[in-house]
Amino acid sequence: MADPLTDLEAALAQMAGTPVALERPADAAHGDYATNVALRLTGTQRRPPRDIAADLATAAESLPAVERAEVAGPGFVNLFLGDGWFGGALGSILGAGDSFGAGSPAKAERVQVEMVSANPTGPMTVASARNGAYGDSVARLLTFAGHEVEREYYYNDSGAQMDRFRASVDARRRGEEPPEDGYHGEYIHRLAAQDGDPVPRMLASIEGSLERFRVHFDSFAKQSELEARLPEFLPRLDTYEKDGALWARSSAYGDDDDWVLVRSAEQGGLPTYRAADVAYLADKLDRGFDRAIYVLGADHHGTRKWYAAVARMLGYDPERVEVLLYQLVHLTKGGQATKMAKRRGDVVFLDEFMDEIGVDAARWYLVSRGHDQTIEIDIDLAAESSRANPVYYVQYSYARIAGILRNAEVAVAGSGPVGELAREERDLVKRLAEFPAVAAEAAVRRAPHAIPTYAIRLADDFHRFYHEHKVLGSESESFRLGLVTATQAVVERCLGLIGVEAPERM
RNA sequence: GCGCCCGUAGCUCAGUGGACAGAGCAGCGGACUUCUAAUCCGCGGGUCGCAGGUUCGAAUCCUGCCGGGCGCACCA
Repeated sequence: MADPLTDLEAALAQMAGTPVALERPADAAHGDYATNVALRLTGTQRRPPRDIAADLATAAESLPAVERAEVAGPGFVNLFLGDGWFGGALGSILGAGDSFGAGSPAKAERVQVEMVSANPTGPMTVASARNGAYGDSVARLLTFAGHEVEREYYYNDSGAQMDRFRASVDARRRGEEPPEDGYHGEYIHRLAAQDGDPVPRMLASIEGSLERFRVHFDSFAKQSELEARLPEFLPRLDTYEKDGALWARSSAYGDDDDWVLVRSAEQGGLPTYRAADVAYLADKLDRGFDRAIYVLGADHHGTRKWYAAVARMLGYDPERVEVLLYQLVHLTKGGQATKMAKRRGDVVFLDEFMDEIGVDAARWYLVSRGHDQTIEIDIDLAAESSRANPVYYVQYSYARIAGILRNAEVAVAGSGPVGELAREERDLVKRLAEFPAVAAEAAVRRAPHAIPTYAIRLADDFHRFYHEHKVLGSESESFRLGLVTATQAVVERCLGLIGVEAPERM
């Protein structure tokens, strides 16, 4: 079932003979919606855009939803909609219920989102948390878009870094300093106080932090197990030997270089992490995922071509492999940059961050700017400035509506409006009607930050409406109850898409 | 040197071809016997890094330059 805005676009498209995109003009004098379709058609129709626009405007006025249509500027068609359209739009939003804005793709994909995948040599850091906040929100968007999504965490349980990590814990157990190239953080002491392999314990701690951060993993993959399966996949690869090592001829498949899969005897003769990459990629796609999404920090951007090359080499469509990059988190302390070096231990851990500003503000903060934008966090200012986090502004709109609904005596009917609609009511309905397009585009572009941006605008329209109009006891009570009910549901959906809770009271 | 990303208000950032470029924070000034003032309203604030190009139209696309971040292993 289509949403109200799409329905209107479809009706206009029929008249124009081409797809029509409606947008909301910045200036209210330009109508409820406008389209530039006449400007786009001027090339193919070889007619002045204003002539085309005039024809479309005349045709549009025959639609029951359209009160009047005007040609403006170089050839825009501005549409002024009647109250009937707003009532109908709200009705269909309420009718759609939980599925309002949800996608129903022609072919639903099975998607794996692999994210975080930090080696368990220390607690979750804020830097890695951006990976989780971003990847998990993309996963939620894809689920809402109608796909079947699983989240996986991949970690190295046996490499050189892990050896150094274990050696560092062992050193502490003997009462010695960890090796120079080992791990020196305070948490090493705590691990040393307990017996056994510290790796599973560290991994459990990471998982716990991520669960608290509302990032849940369906599965975990170990590098050692995948490495062991390398012989299965080697015959499918294009390889050669050079300097005693086994190389993948990835440069012939779109990468810039060839890479070593198995080290030479002098270098130990063990497989590299790239060998595990090969096995892992084949494993993912063989497990039946239509699409394998890797969520990686910008420092790994060089591996983008590598994954595509591996897919080609293995005989898979590289379109099935997608690498999502996000820029890094830079921490500063009172303006002074600190390097995020886990080994030195001078980092901000996710748990501290959540203690400091709360899970909601933390998730909002890490996902609300574009993933191509580097995030600067001044850890001295983070707690203070978090009070101004717009997440509370959005949550407050939800809580305010919850208050209205608690006080409402009648069940929400959501009938048509009584009398003429107010500007704030129309604006709010239009904002709600935008949501399906916002959610769909955010999913396609893997850009969850569009959701907080939209949610702020929605809350803005609601707060303005709330300030100007009484819901309970008004002549339009039934209509307005429907309006705020729909608003509350969309706010909740937006928050849910980025892993933030919707509080009944604040 | 090569590659990826970024440069928009004092600060943090939206805005991937449309109308006079937006929001939050910060600053100043207003609004609570009311369904929650964590709210609302107003004011000030801009060479969209710079220069060319494409287009009826460019913050947005292309080229070059200048700044900044991150990479270029038989580490992961």
